[in-house]
Amino acid sequence: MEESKKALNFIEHIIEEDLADGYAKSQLRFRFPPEPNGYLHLGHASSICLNFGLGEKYGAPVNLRFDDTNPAKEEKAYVDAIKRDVEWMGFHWDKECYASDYFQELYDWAVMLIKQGKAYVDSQSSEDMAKQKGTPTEPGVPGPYRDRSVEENLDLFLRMKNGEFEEGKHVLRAKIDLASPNMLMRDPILYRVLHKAHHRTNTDWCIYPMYDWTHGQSDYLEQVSHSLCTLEFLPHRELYDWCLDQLVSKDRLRPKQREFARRNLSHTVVSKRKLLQLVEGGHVTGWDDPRMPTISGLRRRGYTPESIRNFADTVGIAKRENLVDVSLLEFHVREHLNKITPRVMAVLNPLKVVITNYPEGQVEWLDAENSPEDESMGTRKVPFSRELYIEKEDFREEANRKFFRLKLGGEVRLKNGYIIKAESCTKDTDGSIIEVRCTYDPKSRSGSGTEESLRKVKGTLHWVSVAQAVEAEVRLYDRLFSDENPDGHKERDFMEFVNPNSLLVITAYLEPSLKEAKVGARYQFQRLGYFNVDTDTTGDNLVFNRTVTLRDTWAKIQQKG
RNA sequence: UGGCCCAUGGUGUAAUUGGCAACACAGCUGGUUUUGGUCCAGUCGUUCUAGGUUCGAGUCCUAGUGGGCCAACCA
Repeated sequence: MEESKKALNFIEHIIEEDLADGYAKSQLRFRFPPEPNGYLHLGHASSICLNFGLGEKYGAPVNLRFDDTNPAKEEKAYVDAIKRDVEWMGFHWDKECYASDYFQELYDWAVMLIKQGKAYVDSQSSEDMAKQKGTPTEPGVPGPYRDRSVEENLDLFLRMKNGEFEEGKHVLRAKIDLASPNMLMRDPILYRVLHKAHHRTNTDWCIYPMYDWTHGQSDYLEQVSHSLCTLEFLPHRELYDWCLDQLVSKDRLRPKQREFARRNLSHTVVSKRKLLQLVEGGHVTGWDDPRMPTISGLRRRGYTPESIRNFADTVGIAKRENLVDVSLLEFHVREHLNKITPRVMAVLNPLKVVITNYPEGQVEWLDAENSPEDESMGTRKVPFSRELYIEKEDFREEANRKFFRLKLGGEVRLKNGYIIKAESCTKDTDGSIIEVRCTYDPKSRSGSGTEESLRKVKGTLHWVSVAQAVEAEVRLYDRLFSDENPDGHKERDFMEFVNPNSLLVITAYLEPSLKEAKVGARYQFQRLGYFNVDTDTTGDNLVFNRTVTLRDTWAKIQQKG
């Protein structure tokens, strides 16, 4: 890639400085450290692109490390989903690691700390400990167990490990500084008792290390050079460094933590906890519901990994609060899908057109090009006949000159077909139009080369032949939240902004070439948008998702009146 | 009311580290087009405030303002 010319983000500046300062390029190593307690979302995609992107840029390995220190929330199923998502994004990790692989080392280091008088077993309730901890403006005070003897601490900690105590009875705490302005340094908890089976270590352990006692050490054991995390971990850095101070040896690389701002996307939430709420509340069908900003949701929706990676690259990385507009994401899917999808015709909201001068029973199979962007995609045949469907929105009895579509007495080109003229229409008792009767110009067939075929008419419509049309279920999605920043309101819960109309299911009529469309296949339904075949598709039920609409200039013109 | 972080067009990021503020998206105008798509051309608009250092400040210093984070046996 010609990546080298691009401006560097602040993380890359840090790495460049380190390189200039004597780091060998071969020492560079990164990691992506998800907790397997939920599915990956667009925020993680940014982090994935950052870490793996750095790996690609510097030719450095990147580990996939599961931060699995809390068996109460974590599951193997999430591990599998995360691996699938990272692979789908097109990245390759060097080692597949688990924090749980380091439980023994972590335990040994904790024992070492106790022996040095730097950690102690506290046996109070969490409420009491919280009280003694003070507040950001007042220092904490020592609890009654802070000065237990090394022997007693060692004994208690061993018995915690052996499962002799119930949850909540004892914790192991580091003895650091109760007066620190950084709350995290006020004797942070290192271990808690948890009688839960772990997805990898099963019931081997009755005590589990906390994040702060795990992350830096994991980085150190894996010799990660730059440990990148989001800004809310900035206050943890002091503790991260304290932990490393206790055990780093001078001849090994010492990892450094640096922090960047998480990405926020407009009209959605990027928080596993909140996404879980949507899943559990039944507002969506699951983590991979196409409306979800999860990687699996976007995949099912028809997004491509390339479009997500380009999005992440364009958005970049920095340290300030942000709210990225979804339109940027949509721009990137359209940009990619425009290049790779074949064009087809489908009618979502049918209105019957009868071509009165077209022979009854006749069917012509017309040539249609699969992509105006890419001739190598070839052509296909589409059937033309006396009875067709067009979109209801494409016909009006009367309209002004700005309406480039079909109106009574007006002409329009049927894409890949003939020029037709609307002669009359019939209505039902409510007055809504149910059929348009047209005539066609037999010499105007697209591609026939005749003078008539070359005639310019202002509008071109997509259509399908009624007799050969394939019915399909089409799912039209709208934003999941009506508010631009649903979790940005202090007094209102984000759930208040859930859009009740985020899904519209319709029956559409497709050209017959789509009959055998495979799950996952992506198309452009001409003039409508990009669609893909959903995983719910079965032998007798074709299901399409609308990935994104085409840019719609006409909608804007109409809005202006 | 303590500590830490942040502040550049509507949005997101750049600025050769103190030297003409730029790129993308969005918006707007026009052109091409058998998709009101794509493509092409053009256009709008930016350094939070006040001081200071300097020949020169988006960048450095001070103060202010605004926003965020920090008192889980979560990560």
